[in-house]
Amino acid sequence: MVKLGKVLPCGRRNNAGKGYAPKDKEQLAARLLRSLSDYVAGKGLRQSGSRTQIVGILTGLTRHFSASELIEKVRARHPDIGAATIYRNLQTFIDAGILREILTLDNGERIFEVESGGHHDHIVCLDCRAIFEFQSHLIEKEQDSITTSRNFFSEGHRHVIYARCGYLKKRHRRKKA
Amino acid sequence: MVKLGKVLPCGRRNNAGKGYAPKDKEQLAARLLRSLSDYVAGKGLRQSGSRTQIVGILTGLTRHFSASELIEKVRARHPDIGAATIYRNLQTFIDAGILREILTLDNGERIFEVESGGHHDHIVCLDCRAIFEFQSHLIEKEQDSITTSRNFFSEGHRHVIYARCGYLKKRHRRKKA
DNA sequence: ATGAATGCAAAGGTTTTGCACCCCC
DNA sequence: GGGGGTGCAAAACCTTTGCATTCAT
Repeated sequence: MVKLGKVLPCGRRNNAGKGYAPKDKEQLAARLLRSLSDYVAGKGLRQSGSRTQIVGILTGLTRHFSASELIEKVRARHPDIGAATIYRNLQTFIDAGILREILTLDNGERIFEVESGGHHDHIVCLDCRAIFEFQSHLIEKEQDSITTSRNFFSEGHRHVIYARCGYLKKRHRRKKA
Repeated sequence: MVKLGKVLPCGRRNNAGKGYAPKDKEQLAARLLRSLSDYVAGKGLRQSGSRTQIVGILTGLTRHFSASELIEKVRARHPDIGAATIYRNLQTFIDAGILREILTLDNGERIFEVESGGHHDHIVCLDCRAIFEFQSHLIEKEQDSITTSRNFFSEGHRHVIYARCGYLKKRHRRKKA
C-alpha cells in the first residue's frame, strides 16, 4: 500500500484515506441529521440513539467507505452498538437518501459514500485503492438517450472505471513477468 | 417474476433466461475449447476433464449467469465436480479470456458472461431481472478522454444502468404506497 | 514422475435473521 | 403501551483454502 499523502507520479496525492475538512464536518453532520429526522418523521419511524450516533461517525470517515470500516469506527466510540444495527441502518440511511452505495470492489466489499447532491461516478485506482470522482454531462445525456430510446425508465446507474495511476506500474510489470 | 417469453409493454420479450440458439452452441463450444487449449498450452497448465466438462456447460446457460447458476448446472450433469473446482475454474476462464465478470447485483451475486469479442455494457431490468446490452461509441470515447486526461491507465470499466421496463410499474407503485 | 488439478471439508468473510429485551413516540 | 429498534448469537451465503489424492503430460 502506498503511503498516504505521497505525491504520485501522475501528480495527484494519494488521498485514499481522505476525509472531510474539520470546518465541513459540522455542517455536514447537521445536514445529515436533518435529512434523517425528516425521513423518519415522514415514515413514522423513530430517531433512535444508535441512529444519531452512527450518523455522527459518518463525518469522521473517509469519503468512500466500506461497511466494515463503518462498523470498526462506530464500535470504537460506541462499543455497545452491534454490527447488526449498523447493517440495518446502512439500509435505512440509503432509503433516507443520506447514503449511497457506489460500487463493489473485486473482493466483494461494498463501498458507500455520503450523498452529496451532485451526481458523479468513480475511478478506482488499482494501484493505491483510492477512489476518485468524475462527472460527464455528455455521458449522462447519452445514457438517458439510450435508456429512453429503449423504453426503459432509469432508476440509476453505476459507472466505475478501473485504472492505474502509474505509481506501481513498473512493479506490476515485474510481477506479471 | 414475470413469465419467460411474455411480451412486455415496452415491446421486448422477457428474455431473462435466454440462452444460445442450438445452431450457435456448437460453434461457441468449439471456440471456447480452442481458446482454453491455447491458454493452458501457453501457460504450461493442463486441459483437465473437469475443465472441458464445465466449458461444455457454459453454452447451455443463459447469456448472463451467476456462479451459483453455473454450479447448479454443472453438478446436475457432473455430480462429481466440486464447487471449489468450479470457482477455481471461473478465475481460470476469466484469465483465459473466455469469460468476463460483468456486474454485481444488489444482492451481491456476481454475474458473468461468455466473452463475445464485441465490447458492450449492460442494462439490468429491475422488473424482470433481465440483463440487456448496450453499446455507445460516444461513451467509450468520453471515458477514454476522462481517464487519459487525468493520467490514468485504464484497465477496464463497468457501466450498468438499472431500469424498469414498465411491466410492473403499477404493481410497484401500489407496493410503495 | 512431477506437479497441476481436484474433492472434500473446514475456514473466512460478509450480511441477514430470530428472539427477547429495550426505549422512543 | 405499542411497535419500532437493538444486541446477541446463530444462521445463511458465497468464496477461498488446506490437504491428501488423482490425473494429465
